[in-house]
Amino acid sequence: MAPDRIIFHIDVNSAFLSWEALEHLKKGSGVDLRTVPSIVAGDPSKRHGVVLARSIPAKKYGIVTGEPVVKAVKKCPEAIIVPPSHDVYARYSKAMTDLLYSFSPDLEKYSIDECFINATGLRLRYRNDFFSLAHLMKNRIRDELGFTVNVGISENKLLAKMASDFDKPDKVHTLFKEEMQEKMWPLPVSRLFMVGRASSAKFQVMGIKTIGDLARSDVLLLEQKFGKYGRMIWEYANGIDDSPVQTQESEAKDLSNETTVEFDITDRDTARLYLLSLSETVGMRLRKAGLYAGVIAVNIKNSSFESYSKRKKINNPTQDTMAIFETAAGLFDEAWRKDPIRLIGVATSDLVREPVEQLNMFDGMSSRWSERKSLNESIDKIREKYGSKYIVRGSLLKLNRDHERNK
DNA sequence: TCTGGGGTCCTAGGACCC
DNA sequence: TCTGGGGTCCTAGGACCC
Repeated sequence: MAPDRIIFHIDVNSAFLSWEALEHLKKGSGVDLRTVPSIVAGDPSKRHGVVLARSIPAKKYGIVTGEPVVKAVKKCPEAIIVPPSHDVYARYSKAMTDLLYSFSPDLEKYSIDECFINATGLRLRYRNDFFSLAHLMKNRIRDELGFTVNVGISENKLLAKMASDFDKPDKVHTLFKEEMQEKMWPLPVSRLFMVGRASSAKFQVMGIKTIGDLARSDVLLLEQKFGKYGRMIWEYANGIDDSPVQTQESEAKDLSNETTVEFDITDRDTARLYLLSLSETVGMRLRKAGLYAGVIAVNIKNSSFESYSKRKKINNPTQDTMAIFETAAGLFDEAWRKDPIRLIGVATSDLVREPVEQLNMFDGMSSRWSERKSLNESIDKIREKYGSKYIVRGSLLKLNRDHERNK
């Protein structure tokens, strides 16, 4: 029986690396990064050193994404390391979605390098030959944009996504329900979408080693042990997923900025400078999106890699830098365990489009609100025009100076 | 193993109210 | 008061994704 929906999942092969390779070629580099051992990674001397993407030759040395650069270099000393450039990736990402929109508007941008297409409506035009259609999309991206993708075809998003993860690069795979037993069930349970390290370890203990083992487990037992998640993961293992392809981008629910610092922060003043800088970016992004934050949080990771946080609901949702900073600074004082800080972050959530008007006569801040709003607006405008380098609040200048001096 | 940054969603406990 | 149960809100933490 023919499925009632046809879903494609398009996944760029080693996205960041492929895009860097193109960019380097464009700038006259004689070497295609895709053909040699290479990685996109942060700078270990700044403690940002993890592998974000690796070439297929680098993969052959056992380099995996997410691992420390230092470890990757031990596996392959001649690997070329390039720093990430997110604005470049955004450009290639858009080029790909623009091209895919020409096939169908029924497209969900799932991440910077992945999207889903509901191809059901293309049934007549392509006479049910979805395999050829997928090849057409894949080849046009390769020939017109210069990078390769995998396309997964199935009757729902979950199976299409599992299918695009099969043999790479530049390939089309199908994974219909009748193919699950052969193509998906023999895989280790950790390969299933939404099964990460923690649950994988628990499944091993339970004797659940493959996706098939999970599919054949007692769903009630899983539900009892893992709650909602247990049922969801059992359904995934059985290829059950009726979630729609969401063409509308959903409103942001959280917005945060965090940073791993080059040297541990050990004093309150330095922490406050970082908090101000982080509040500034968060505020700017909120204002740009037209959103107001109802909850403000501070996240800390200490030198022993322990994380903790403190958050607070505020009465009047805000997008004002100084309001965010003052709340964050207060939370920091309550939360900080006086341990050396490796990472510090400011996060906002409970985002709303318009602030709920709750005028509080006793809130001294309300009277200065309009002043601050126009200050924020002028700063944003100047940053928009000249780039964020040219305008920073006084205390941020000091932070940058201290930073330079410590180098 | 010298281990990024930005998200989404869920759970669990305590406060508070009826 | 030696007592109860349910609903909602808030907060902390942790799982997962790319």
